[in-house]
Amino acid sequence: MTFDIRFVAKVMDYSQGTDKMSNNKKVDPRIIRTKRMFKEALISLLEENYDKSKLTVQSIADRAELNRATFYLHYRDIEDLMEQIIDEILMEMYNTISPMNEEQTSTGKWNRTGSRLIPFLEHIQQHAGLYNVMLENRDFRKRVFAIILEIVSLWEENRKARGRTFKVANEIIVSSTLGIVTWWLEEGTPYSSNYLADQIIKLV
Amino acid sequence: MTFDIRFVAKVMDYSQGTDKMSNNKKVDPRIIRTKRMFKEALISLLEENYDKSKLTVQSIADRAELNRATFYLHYRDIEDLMEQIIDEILMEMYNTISPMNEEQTSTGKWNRTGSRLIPFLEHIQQHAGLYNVMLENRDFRKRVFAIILEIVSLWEENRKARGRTFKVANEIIVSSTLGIVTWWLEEGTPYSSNYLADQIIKLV
DNA sequence: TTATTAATTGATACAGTGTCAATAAAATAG
DNA sequence: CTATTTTATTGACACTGTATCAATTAATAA
Repeated sequence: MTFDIRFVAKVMDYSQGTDKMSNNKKVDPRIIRTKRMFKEALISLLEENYDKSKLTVQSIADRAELNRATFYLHYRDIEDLMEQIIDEILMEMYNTISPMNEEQTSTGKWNRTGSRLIPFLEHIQQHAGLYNVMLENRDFRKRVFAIILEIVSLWEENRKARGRTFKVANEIIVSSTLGIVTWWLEEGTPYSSNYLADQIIKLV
Repeated sequence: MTFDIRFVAKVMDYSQGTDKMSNNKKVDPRIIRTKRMFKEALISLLEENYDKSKLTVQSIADRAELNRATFYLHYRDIEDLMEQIIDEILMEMYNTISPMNEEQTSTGKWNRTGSRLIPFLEHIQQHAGLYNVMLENRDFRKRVFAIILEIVSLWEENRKARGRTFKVANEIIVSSTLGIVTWWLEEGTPYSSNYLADQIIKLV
C-alpha cells in the first residue's frame, strides 16, 4: 500500500512523552538509532516535497540507509511511523502555548489576549516544511484545531473578565486562524510570525 | 499506484465548458455514457467516505459497472478522472458568484458586501460530501482560494467606494474564510449557509 | 446491412506490500 | 573476554494493484 497522507494519530495525550517511557529498563541503542534514522528519513523526504504518491517504504529505508525489512521490525506501515512523528511534534507544539512554570503564569503575561499566539506561530515556522505537508491530513488538522482552541479559549476568558466579548463563535475564530496558518505555510511563510499574529488578532 | 488525493488540475480556465467542446462532430453516445458512469462512480465513492487509500481503478470500475480496461480507454489514471470532475465542479462554483445577466449587475444587489457569499456557500453545501474530500488537496484549495479572492476583491472595491477599508490584508480574509468553510464541511455543515455567511461578514 | 468504433476479456510485465527463515552483526550479562 | 541474547540484513515469497495488449463481442452510424 502506498502512502496517502492519512497518518492518523488516535489518542491525544500530551501528558506522556515518547522519548523515555516511564519504565526504566534499558532500550537497546540499536533500536533508538534505527527509529531515529527512520523518523529523520521520513521528515527529510516530506520537507523536500518528495512526491507523496511515490513515497514508499523502500524510499524511506534508502534515505535512512537501512534495510526495508528493518522498517517492518519497528513499524506496521508508513502511517504508523507518521503517527509517532506526529505525536512528538504536537507535544512540542503544545508546549509552546503552555506556561512552563509558576513564574510565567503569575506575571500575567501569558494571559494577555494573543500572547500565546507568537510562540505558537514561531514553532510552526521552525517546522514549516513538515507542517505544510501534515496539515493536509484531516486528523492532524483536528489536533492542531484543539490546540488553537485552547489559545482562543484563554483569550475569551481574559476578555470576559474585562467585560468584553468576541463578535463571533470560538469555532469560527479557530477555524479562520487555522485557515490563515495553512495559507501562510503554503505560500512559504511570507510574513513574519509577529506580523501574522497581529493580523489574526486584528481580525478577532 | 494507489490514489492519494493529489488530483491536480493545472489550468484554471472557467471560460470553456467541458460538456460540449467547440467542435461539433457528434460524440459516440457510448463514450458519453461511459464517462458519466466513471465520474458518478468516483463521486459516489468519495461522498460516502470510502477509504481513500483503498480507492483503486477496480473499485471505481466496479461501482460504474464497467470493465477496468475501459477506464484506461478514457483516463490516464485516477487523478486524470479527478481533474475532469474538478474542472466541472469548479466551473459550477464560479457561476454561483458571477452575475448571470445585465439585469442583476445593474440592480446593484450583486455589489453589496457579502452578497455573493450566500449562493457560494449554498453551492458548497449542496456538494458538501465532495468538497469535504476535495479540499484536502492543495491545488484544489488554491483554485477555491482564487474564487473567494474574487468575492473579497469585489467587497473591497465596494467598501473603498464608500470610503471604508478592511482592517487586514485580503489574503488574510480569503484564507480565514477558506478555513471556516473547511471546518464547516468537516463538521458536516452544522450551521446554515446564511448563519455562516453572517459570521464571516462579522469577522471582516 | 455493413463498416466503424467502443467495450470486454484474458494475458502480461511491473512495482510495491508485508511476512518469513536463515544468517550476520552488535550489545549486554556473566 | 566470551557466551548469550537481541537486532539488522538478506533473499525469497505470495499478494494486490497498475498499466498495457491483442483478440473478441457489442453497439452505433451511414
